[in-house]
Amino acid sequence: MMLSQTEENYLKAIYSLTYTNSNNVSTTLISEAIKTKASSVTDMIQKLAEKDLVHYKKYQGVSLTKIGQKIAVEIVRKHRLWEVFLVNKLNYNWDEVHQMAEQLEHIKSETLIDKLEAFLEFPTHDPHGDPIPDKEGNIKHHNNTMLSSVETGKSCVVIGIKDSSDPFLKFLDKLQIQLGSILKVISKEPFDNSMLVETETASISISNQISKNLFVKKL
Amino acid sequence: MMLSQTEENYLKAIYSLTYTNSNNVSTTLISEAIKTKASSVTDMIQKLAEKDLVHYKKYQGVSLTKIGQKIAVEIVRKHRLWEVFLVNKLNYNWDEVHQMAEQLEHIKSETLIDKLEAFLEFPTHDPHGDPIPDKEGNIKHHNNTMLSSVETGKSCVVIGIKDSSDPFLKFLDKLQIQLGSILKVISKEPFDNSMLVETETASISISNQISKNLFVKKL
DNA sequence: AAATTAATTTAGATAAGTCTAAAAATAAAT
DNA sequence: ATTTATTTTTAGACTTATCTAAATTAATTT
Repeated sequence: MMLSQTEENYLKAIYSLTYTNSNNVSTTLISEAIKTKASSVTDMIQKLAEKDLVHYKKYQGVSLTKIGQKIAVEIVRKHRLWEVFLVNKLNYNWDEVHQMAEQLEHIKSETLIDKLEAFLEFPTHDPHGDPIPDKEGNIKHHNNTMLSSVETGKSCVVIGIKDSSDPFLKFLDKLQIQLGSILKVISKEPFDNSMLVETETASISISNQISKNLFVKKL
Repeated sequence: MMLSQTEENYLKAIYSLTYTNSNNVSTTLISEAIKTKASSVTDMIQKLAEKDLVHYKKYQGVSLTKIGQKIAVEIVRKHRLWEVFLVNKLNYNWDEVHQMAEQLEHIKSETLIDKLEAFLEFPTHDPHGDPIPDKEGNIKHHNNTMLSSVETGKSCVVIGIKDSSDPFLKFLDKLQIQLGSILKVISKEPFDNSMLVETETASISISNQISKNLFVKKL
């Protein structure tokens, strides 16, 4: 089945919205993610339902079919592998690669992405710590431990970030926090749930909004 | 100016047709190159003329403007650099990369292609021996010596191929001829202009059609 | 439970790129 | 120099993906 870039983008959006939201994704949610109008989304969803890529009942939202999910994961795989290429090989910063990967993920080829994966020596995570699905579409999801849940006095390693938006990435750069950074929770402020954290180089105060967006592994 | 992939493809086609044919390219020629109908070409040409990318007078064919040419060369540059990447880094064969490069050449980014060029260590030619335009759009064209013009008894190196079509590339593979191959012209057959040629490994008969498509440097 | 608000869908319109069929212009042939 | 053939252009239609505005359904509030 040969899908247009637009169709692929819808599948990808539905896929990630299914994770961050309910099982049945609403038209408006998709329209916000894809930056179109809800009416356009309805049209496209009906088209995707025709092709058996989504389950759809009027007014009930959508979910991906097995095939739809498979395709969505393939796109995620491509996106993340291209991001690794851009950062590891072309020396881009992690906050510069999203737009390019959004285009590269739609390149059509039976073999390209597997060759790229081999060339990159089978990375398991992209530059933001997100896991890269394997050829069969299996993903090892994060264990979901956020910095906010680390106890006072305990240390942890940053293994991923939930919100990979540009401003957030730039902010982490400023704080000199990156994947692999070791953080020790010195104290927590019950009032606003902020925490005082010690990095390798400095002590910094981290708001709850930040600490809820950092995946960590406790040490 | 943000061009669509389709517009870019028209510019690229006009660019290469200008070289292999007359200065003013006809509608039908373009339609054959792009595999559309002549009427579609007329529509698109008028659109490109509106944008000052081509010179166009009804029934007189088209030629690229300075800007149009600049953009066309940029696309050629991207195409060839991506081909180098695919062959040198991902281990594709030279007959497998065209379709992928056709897609990759349209990836939009201010910096990507220059970073890629650096990563590839500033190659001067693509896997088919075609010269890679530099950042400013300068190209060193072939000196245009074809195998067919090499005198009997003289040797030469293969430095490029004129027709990079799939079947031709596969045919050269079968003959074990590649860029850098050294060929010695043993004899010429006046009847059909074929020639007997000695490679490193064998003696082969080469038709005029082939020898007219191989760029060589005389030794 | 009825009324109001919000979300979703339908209907009709638009832009890009293509097509077919017909008309116009150029080129070739007698 | 006319006629014939070929090429090019125009006109109108189709597809994909989008939009606005109106209609419908679902959710909330009173």
